[in-house]
Amino acid sequence: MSTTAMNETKNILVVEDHPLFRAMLVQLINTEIGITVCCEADNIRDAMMLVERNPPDAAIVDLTLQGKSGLELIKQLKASRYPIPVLVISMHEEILYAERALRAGARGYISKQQPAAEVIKAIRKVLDGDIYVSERVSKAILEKLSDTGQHMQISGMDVLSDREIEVFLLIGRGLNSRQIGEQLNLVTSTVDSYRARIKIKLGIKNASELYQRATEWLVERSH
Amino acid sequence: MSTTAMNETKNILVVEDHPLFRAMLVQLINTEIGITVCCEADNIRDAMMLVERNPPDAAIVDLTLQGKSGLELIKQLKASRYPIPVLVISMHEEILYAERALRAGARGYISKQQPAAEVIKAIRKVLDGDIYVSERVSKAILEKLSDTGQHMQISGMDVLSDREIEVFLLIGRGLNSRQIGEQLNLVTSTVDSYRARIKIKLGIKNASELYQRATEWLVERSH
DNA sequence: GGTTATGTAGTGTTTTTCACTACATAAAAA
DNA sequence: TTTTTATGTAGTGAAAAACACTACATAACC
Repeated sequence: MSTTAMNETKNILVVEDHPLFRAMLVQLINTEIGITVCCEADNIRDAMMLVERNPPDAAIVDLTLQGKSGLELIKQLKASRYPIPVLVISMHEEILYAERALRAGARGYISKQQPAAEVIKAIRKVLDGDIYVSERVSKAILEKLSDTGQHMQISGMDVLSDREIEVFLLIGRGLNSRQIGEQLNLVTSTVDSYRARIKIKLGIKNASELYQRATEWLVERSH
Repeated sequence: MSTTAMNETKNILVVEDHPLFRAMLVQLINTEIGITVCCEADNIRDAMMLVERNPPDAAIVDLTLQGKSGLELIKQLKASRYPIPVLVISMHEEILYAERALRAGARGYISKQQPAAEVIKAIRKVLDGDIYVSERVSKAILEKLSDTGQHMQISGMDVLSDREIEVFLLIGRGLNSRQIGEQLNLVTSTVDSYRARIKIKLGIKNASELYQRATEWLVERSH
């Protein structure tokens, strides 16, 4: 029967590239009644394949996958035949990421810092068709919206596109264009293009300043 | 009885400030036979108190605690009445952190990216009095040793000469060799020489990493 | 009194950056 | 609906920066 009865077990896809964390997350979910992990992936391609083969009821996606970012997966899923709701789980607590994730089509955002019970709560919310974000994040987003004003682009980081942010992050980790290309599976020249755009958008003059700004941003944001 | 029989259950202290990750790590350890988590903490003070009250057989410590870093805890533990072996578990895969951790007195270093089984293996090794590091890390450290000769105080800023520190500072401010030369009234090639020496002394591979390390150092010391 | 660390500089090669151009989509605006 | 703009991607050749050497004078350290 095609009825989605209330007490049917819901299937979850977990997309996360840290093996240990993934294993633990799966264990956590499987101890809950009513939800179970039906499949796991550590990259976008596998994730999309698994969804096509046997669409789950929801997906939990880590933002920081190697290669293409989790944002890309969210967009692809949303545009696919099975636009299942996605809960993003991320090590970053920052509003910045939450906002981007939601904009990309995610139905929830939770940081890995949150207690296990909260994660479960988030999953259930998303499964119910609701949106889950932490108190802090929702407040910040709403405030930003209502502000509509100048001082909102404090970091100026909103002007960067998803991909640009990814590159900026890696620059901050001390990688040069070649290394970033390797990490992201792009040719060096592409990374260079991103760097050029980032520099224009943030008003940066040369490579050394770019490294400095990126590192500073990263360090500040991790306390 | 006070004998530490071979098949007694070993007690582990887990120090980790991400609640979710900590919970999952605890669960993982407790499903193993012969080891169990006796106590948990999310900061240095609590961790030290717990050790004083009831010394465990080993500790698993996350490097990136809020406030003081995990390194501080390692040093304190080592200098305390109960110098229990510490396994560092960190989200950074980088050699840099492993090296610092070991230098501070840790008996093992594993990244969160590793599979669960590997983590268990690391715990058992550390409990047995051995040292655990990944193949990659141990190779890198040994290579560095052979590369840079005997002087292994690689990550201490004190090894830098006054002039080198000055240059390092300016690198952290986002200046390149030419600009530093202008600032310091030196020709570019001289600045390049300093950079080369700094890189050798700190075990840095290339310019991008140099920028990153310098900025990080600067930001950190401006707390 | 020889060795080592430091401050300084030159030279030629290798890498990296940079300034362009280009193109395909998707989104937004007109 | 057409046009424009933003984004993700890539290539090319010139300019800049980094790198690997070598060199030398001085001061400090055995």
